Amino acid sequence: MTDDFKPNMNAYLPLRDVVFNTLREAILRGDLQPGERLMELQLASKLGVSRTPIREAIRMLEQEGLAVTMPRKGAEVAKMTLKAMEDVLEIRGALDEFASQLACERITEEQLVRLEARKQDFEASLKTGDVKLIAEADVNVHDVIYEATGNPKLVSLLNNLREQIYRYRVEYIKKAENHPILIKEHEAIYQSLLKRDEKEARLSIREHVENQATAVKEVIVRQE
Amino acid sequence: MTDDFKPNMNAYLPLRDVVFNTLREAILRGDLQPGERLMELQLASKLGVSRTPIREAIRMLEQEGLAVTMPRKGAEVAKMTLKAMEDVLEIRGALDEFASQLACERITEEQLVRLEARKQDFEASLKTGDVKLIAEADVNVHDVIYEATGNPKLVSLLNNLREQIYRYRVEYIKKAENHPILIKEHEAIYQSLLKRDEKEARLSIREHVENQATAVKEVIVRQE
DNA sequence: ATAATGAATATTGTATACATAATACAACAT
DNA sequence: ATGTTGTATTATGTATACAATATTCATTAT
Repeated sequence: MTDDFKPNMNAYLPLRDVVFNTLREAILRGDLQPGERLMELQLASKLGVSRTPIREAIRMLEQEGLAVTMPRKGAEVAKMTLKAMEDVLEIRGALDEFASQLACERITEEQLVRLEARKQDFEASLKTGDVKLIAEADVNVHDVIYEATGNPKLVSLLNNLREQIYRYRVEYIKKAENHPILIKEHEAIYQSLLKRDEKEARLSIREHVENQATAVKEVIVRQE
Repeated sequence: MTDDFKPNMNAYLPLRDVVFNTLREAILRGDLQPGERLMELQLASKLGVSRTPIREAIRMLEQEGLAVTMPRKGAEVAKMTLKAMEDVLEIRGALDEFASQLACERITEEQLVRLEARKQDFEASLKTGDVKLIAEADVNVHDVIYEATGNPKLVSLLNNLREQIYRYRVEYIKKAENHPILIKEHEAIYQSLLKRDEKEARLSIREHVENQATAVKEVIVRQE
């Protein structure tokens, strides 16, 4: 008899985490739109739980920057001003460059192989035209680089920043004219990591991030 | 009759925030030590509130990285492993450099004046030998630089990273032999901002952060 | 018509109650 | 002695009840 019982034992998740994941997904998918109110009783009955786990999940969303609450008025899905988005993009740019630099030093052969695979998955996903699929494939590419930093705190920070941008980024991916650019940028990033050329890695990531930044800002401006 | 009623109206703070601030302070002061359990009922009776605001405050502390909770076992004050601290310091270093670079571009004359004042306050604080006072004065110096970035999200991120280091940083400040070094480093940072010399600013901040990093890591190693 | 007032309603804030899992410890068996 | 089992206790997870504030909307006065 082996001891692979443990995984089953850890299967338990507090309702607050279930609710958190559910709401987080809904916000990222756009089912819950920026500015939409998060009413405890309504969510509780919709999800079939009491208000307590809902409240705790909202506190967690707040920390992630996905929700904002005004005391005695309740919570709503965070909406970005142009300035706030510029601030996030500025940080994201700096940290993404830093992550690429670290990855240059630390990426393993295995990770390089995986990076190339993810890069090809991404190119394949473009052909489907399925925006969610493309977005996910893009995330997968960058996740390999993040992971290669060997710094889990940095990974979660970058994931959090990405989340805040994610909702607004879809527009960029939608346009087929941008697809060749994305392919070329991914290739440039991959090549510089392969050569472990820090300077080139920073430059190619910077361009990649800046292009997306321009697109995201346009989305915000249009909605304001 | 003036309309300075509003401030009073906003004086209301949900208990969760009061509890959060109280616990946060206690952790940073060291009254609640790393690894110490945060039991809801006990905290509730000590602070004279019910479990509900305690639980929400714990969720918030969790987000800040000051507490860790295991489902069904409860929360405790986060304790750092050496690796986790190295990860935080690595991020802190990169973002602090970035902040200094931005500050070089954006700092106003007024902020430069304030920076010099804070720098002198810091030197004065060293003479008192009061560690908490010195730590606070050091924070004030860096806050001016953070503020000069004009990026509030970056400011709160840096504050959060600082918090996680803060508890372990006291040892460095305690040793009087480090004081002249700190004065010189602050001076170098100030001068490079005055000249708006990005490269020099990055270098002087890097040295400052790295020196503290070494000291903090030693504290962790000793406790492990 | 517009603004002001006030009751009715909805919503959040907080406390408490109940259910269930974790822990501590004593009694027992080996 | 050591380990095991069962029970009492403690703590967390979740639901619900109560309190206080905010919102809505009809009514009234201007």
